[in-house]
Amino acid sequence: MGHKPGHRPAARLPRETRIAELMAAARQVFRDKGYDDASIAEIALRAGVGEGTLYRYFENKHDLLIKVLEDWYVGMIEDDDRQLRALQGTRDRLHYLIRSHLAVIWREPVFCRLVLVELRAAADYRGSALFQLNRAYARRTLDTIQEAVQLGEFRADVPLSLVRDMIYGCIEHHTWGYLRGDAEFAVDGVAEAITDMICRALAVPAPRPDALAAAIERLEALTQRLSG
Amino acid sequence: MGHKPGHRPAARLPRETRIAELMAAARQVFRDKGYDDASIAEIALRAGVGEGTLYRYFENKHDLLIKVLEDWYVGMIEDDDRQLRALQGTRDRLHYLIRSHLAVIWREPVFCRLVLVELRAAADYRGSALFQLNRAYARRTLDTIQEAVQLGEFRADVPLSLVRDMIYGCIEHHTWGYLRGDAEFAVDGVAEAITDMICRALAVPAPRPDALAAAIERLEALTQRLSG
Amino acid sequence: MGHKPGHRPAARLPRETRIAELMAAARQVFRDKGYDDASIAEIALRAGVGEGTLYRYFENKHDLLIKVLEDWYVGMIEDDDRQLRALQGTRDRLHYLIRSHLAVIWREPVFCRLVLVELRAAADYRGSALFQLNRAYARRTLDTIQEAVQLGEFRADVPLSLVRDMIYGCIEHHTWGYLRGDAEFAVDGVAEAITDMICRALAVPAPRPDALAAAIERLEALTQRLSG
Amino acid sequence: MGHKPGHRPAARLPRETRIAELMAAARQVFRDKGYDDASIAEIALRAGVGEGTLYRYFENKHDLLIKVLEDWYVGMIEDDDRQLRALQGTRDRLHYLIRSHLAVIWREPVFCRLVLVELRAAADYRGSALFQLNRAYARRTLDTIQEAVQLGEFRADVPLSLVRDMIYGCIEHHTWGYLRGDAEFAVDGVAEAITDMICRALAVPAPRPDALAAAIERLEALTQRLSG
DNA sequence: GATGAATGAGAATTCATTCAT
DNA sequence: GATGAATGAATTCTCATTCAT
Repeated sequence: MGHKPGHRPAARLPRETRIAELMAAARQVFRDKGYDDASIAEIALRAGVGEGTLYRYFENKHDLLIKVLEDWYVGMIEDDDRQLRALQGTRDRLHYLIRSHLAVIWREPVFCRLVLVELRAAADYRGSALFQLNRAYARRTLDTIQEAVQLGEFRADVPLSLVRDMIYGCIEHHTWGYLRGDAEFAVDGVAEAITDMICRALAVPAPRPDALAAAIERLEALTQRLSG
Repeated sequence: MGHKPGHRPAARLPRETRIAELMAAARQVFRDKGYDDASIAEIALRAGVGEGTLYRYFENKHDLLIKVLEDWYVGMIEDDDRQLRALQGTRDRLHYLIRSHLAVIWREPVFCRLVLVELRAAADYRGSALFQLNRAYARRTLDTIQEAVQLGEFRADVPLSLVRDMIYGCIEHHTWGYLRGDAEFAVDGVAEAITDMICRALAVPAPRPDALAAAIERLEALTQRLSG
Repeated sequence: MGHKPGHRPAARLPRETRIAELMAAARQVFRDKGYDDASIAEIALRAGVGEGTLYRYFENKHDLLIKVLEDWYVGMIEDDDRQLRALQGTRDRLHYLIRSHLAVIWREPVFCRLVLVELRAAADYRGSALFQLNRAYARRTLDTIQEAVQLGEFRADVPLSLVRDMIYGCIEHHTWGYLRGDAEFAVDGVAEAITDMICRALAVPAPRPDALAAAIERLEALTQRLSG
Repeated sequence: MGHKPGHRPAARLPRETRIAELMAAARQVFRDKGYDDASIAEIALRAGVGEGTLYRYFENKHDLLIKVLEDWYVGMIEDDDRQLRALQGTRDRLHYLIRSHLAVIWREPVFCRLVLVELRAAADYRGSALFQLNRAYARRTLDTIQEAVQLGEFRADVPLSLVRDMIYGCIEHHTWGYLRGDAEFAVDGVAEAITDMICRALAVPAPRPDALAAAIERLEALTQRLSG
């Protein structure tokens, strides 16, 4: 056996349990140190296993990061979805989605930065599970808008994906200072402001003045005749 | 120790010239290889100097990257400004700024990714010259909007910085696929769409014209009578 | 990244064994080359391991040197102590300590020079384990002198630490030529001479002449009377 | 010409003047930074010349160090000698020499450390001018002792060189803490103590005075008779 | 004489990953 | 399954010294 007397090997755990423990340890360390400064040795130590054990469950360090972030993402979306289901009305739902995204950044700036810098910028991002998760995440925003379009609340002639980019890009751009750790931001204020702008950008156009004027003219002529 | 016999040292150049050559070589290599895969040795080789020479002019590899990107940025802004000066009208200027930013990404995706990933995410970004350059860059957009507000073309109750975040965040978010190298995007189409949305989000609410109000009043009175 | 195929990794050894082997190899190389000219690569090669292995057990090259010298020092003191225990008498013990120190220099001039030049002159010497070892080493000399003082063999009014400095400083100063490799010295002759001088410097003062003269006078008077 | 417009080359100075300036600058920098941390660039800068100029007057950095230390040494000995000449009496002269050496260490710990670590330990020390200077320096101590021997004040059977080693070795050993910068020492107290010990170690054995010898003889004769 | 731009050999160090036990 | 000792490629950076101008 590969263990020294006095160094009891970690108990043999059911695969799922072991994985959960490893991810918990990794999540902790990644949060504290970021990716580069986190070491496999430290994660293994915190999980109470040998370094080799990590490689039985994860391909490599980067894979471990991905799994940790996916796991975090999934939990986050679930929580989020539960709350979203209770909300009616385009503006309220939109506002919730925006505010919730800002809140995630507020709570987990390190993970958010890792997603943006280590994963999203990687060549293999498209094709990753996180890419899909992200799509699902943003899907809800797109759906909300699409419904509003069908209800006639929002105009139909805007490219949906650009609206999504505008919302998430704006949030991201606005919070970089916070993500870097050198600025703050106000979740609620920003959420309101963005929601307003988006709603305004998507509002159905007021009826065109010319057509309106012509209609009025015709009606007035008619009124004249009838009342004449 | 000085130069070895057999390897004639590179010609003695004035500081500025040498720096320009080194930056040209570095720009080339960074563009081809990105940051991590670029090696000092290769840059020096391409510049036709010894590796040590680089260190006479740049603190280290990262400093070299920063200087290269700053240089590129400055040139870009200058070109841009020249064209901008010729443009009148809020929409045209805004459209130009947006389109031009998209075009930069289109032309130099590698540098853009380097700025976003290697520099903007770094802890010392705020405080860097590039941060300042970026402010200057975005300033023009803010000024254009501010003028429009003063001209009464745009509403006054929107937080300027959020509009900036919306514009640049949207562009960035939209082009990540291209920056990664796994998607395309249409400069012109996107520029139009974003400009439209922004203008719409900022448009002053159509004031109910007096004539319209009067007409409605009359019609309502008539309706009252006819139905009375 | 792990081991390359084709290069079988060195046998997996228990920590202590491996460390012993590495130190043996390092001791060898440091003795042959000194510190600066010793390379990690050579030490690793001689130990039959990869370079990285050294860094599992020693922080860096300098730490390795320190550990090697400490190890050497400890062994030396132990051997020394064993012999010292058998010796009685102030002069014999003192002579042994002095001679033994000279002998160490004679046998290991390179290590001695490394201790004097690389370690003792370093800012963090005080606080190092070697500093403590050295104290223990010199302690025995101080104890010997102190006992002699209590036995009335040595005068009590000399600062102990200065005597220590005198002994070790003298030895060191005298052997620098040998340490540099450009002179010889005679262990035994020097040991005798230094011991003599130290003993003389510490000898209790001869009884005061006046008192002696008076005693003689009294005795002579007595003799006169008796023989008269 | 090798100079840029705006960078006036340093005035052409008489060789001796220029050398003096360069050494002054170097002395300054070596004192502040030690040897390794001193850079040729900084020394040249402080001297107001180009780096290459240093190499017209000194072979290399190490040669410059040597010259600086020699210069310092010479000045020091001269000052010292002037005062020594005024002193009469073995003990006073010895005390002066010891105290003066301690005072030098007190005033210039960095240079002293440089001499001990960078020069004295080097393979080519013997053969260097500093070695000769040092001999001259110590010569005075040897001469003083030798004279005392001839005057009958000191015993003749001690190896002179060992006495020298004892004096200077003791001082050096005692002051290492100060040289490293982690301890203090009291010039006067230490000077007294060392002088005392040395004088005691060299004192002629109290000659049995003739009177004493005669008395003893008589007493012994008497004892003989009485016991006979 | 003065300059200072150009040089480049050289070595320590890291740590994710492997695989014999 | 668990372990953790062994690995080693790969790269930055230094700065005293030279010599063309």
